[in-house]
Amino acid sequence: MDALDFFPHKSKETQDDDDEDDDNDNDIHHHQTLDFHVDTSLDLLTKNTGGNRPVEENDALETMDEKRFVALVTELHQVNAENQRLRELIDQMNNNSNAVRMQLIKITQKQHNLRKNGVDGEKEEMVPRSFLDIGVAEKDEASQQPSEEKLRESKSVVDLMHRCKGNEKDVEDKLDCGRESSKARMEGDQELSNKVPKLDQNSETLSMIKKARVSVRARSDSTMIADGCQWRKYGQKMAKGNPCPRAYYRCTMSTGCPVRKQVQRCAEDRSVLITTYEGQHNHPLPPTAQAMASTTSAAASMLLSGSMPSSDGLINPTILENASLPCSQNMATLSASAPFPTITLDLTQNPTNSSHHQRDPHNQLSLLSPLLAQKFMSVPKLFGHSLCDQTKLAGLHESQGMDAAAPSFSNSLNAATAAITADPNFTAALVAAITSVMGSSHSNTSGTSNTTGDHHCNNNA
DNA sequence: CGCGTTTGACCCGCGC
DNA sequence: GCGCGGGTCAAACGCG
Repeated sequence: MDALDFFPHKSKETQDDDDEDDDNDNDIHHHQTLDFHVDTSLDLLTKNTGGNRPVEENDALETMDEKRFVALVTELHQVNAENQRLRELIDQMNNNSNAVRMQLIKITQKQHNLRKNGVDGEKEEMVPRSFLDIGVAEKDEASQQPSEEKLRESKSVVDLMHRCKGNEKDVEDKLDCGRESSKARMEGDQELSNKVPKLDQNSETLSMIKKARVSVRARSDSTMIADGCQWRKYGQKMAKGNPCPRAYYRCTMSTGCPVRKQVQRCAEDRSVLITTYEGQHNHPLPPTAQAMASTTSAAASMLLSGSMPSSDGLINPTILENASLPCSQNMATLSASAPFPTITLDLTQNPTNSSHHQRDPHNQLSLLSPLLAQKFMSVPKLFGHSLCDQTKLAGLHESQGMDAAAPSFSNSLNAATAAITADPNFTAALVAAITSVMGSSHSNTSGTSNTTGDHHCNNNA
């Protein structure tokens, strides 16, 4: 108890009874007990910064600072751990989405085989549904498919993914080779022409994916909407039935990127710019391009999921309704009559009724992403792929920098982190944050003529 | 000089 | 087989 007695000298009785040595011992003991409770390092600090303050007061303040520091360090560790956990989540989601994609390819391949073998169309109709709503479809499939086979299938998905990725590359190489060596074919290159028919149904599916198109209608005064990508114009043609020429662009962000787009003004409404995207990027995209690429990719995936060869050979017109897209009836339409399966996203009818956005292509795009991303999030497993692509932007941000958009991006990232920790709907929060980045980025850049978007997209007049 | 655009020629698929 | 239309190529051109 003496150790806690900060005023031993007030106890006259004990003081009188003790001799001088005892008194000294008592003082020593008193300091020893203080040292026992107070960190010596703090003593050193208080000695250095002592000033007129009593030592005890300084100790208390420094203890508070230290506590705050420790709390901050702890918080930092927690944030780091959370960050690590999120990265693992992202990786996991990426793997899942790839697995889903490969499952789609496998299913369509299987479907194709069934069709060749003359199986009735009843089973075939399952395919789009199983892709769009995997959770439900799995239950359905469970009753129709032996669980052992299903298990084996799911186990081999990752392995398949890697193998098919290789195949995909081979097929693409072959296709590109076939396209680029058309002159060689003209000269009678029999070897190559023999190769092309050998492409199996898998390549048919992949070429289907390559041919799938996503058309975006948006109001814009400029020659092209700023989607964040780098494009190089390689042709222009007068299309029949439209006085406005159609321009052909190729993605130049990576050598050999298969993505192309056509830009044409609407014949009925010249203020409407119709941009048709074809193919998928084979390279990482800048944050400004993520939303558009993801949206078109998602739309293309959705389109393909519903446009796979069915018994009647037509695109299921109710696919959008099945996909629970409330916006689909007035924002997205499918075209079965076009030479290639095409989905059109109409952004000219803005449901949020923000008329001041309508003439601004940047803001138009900033509107596009949250709207479509949120709407398409109704099919979370389907769009896992695109979402995972979007999550890559963190790395891109680190490596590429964000110029003027950096502060807003940082804020959005913080907001996203907060949202993630608070909201179990991780993907939705992430999409919201990322698309808000796009929005802020565009709004930041739209004010100046030389913008980040224009750096990436040197195509605006 | 390098890079992007323009533009006429060419290729290819499809319908008649 | 022929013509048409969509899509691509590549030489010429312009710009910084």
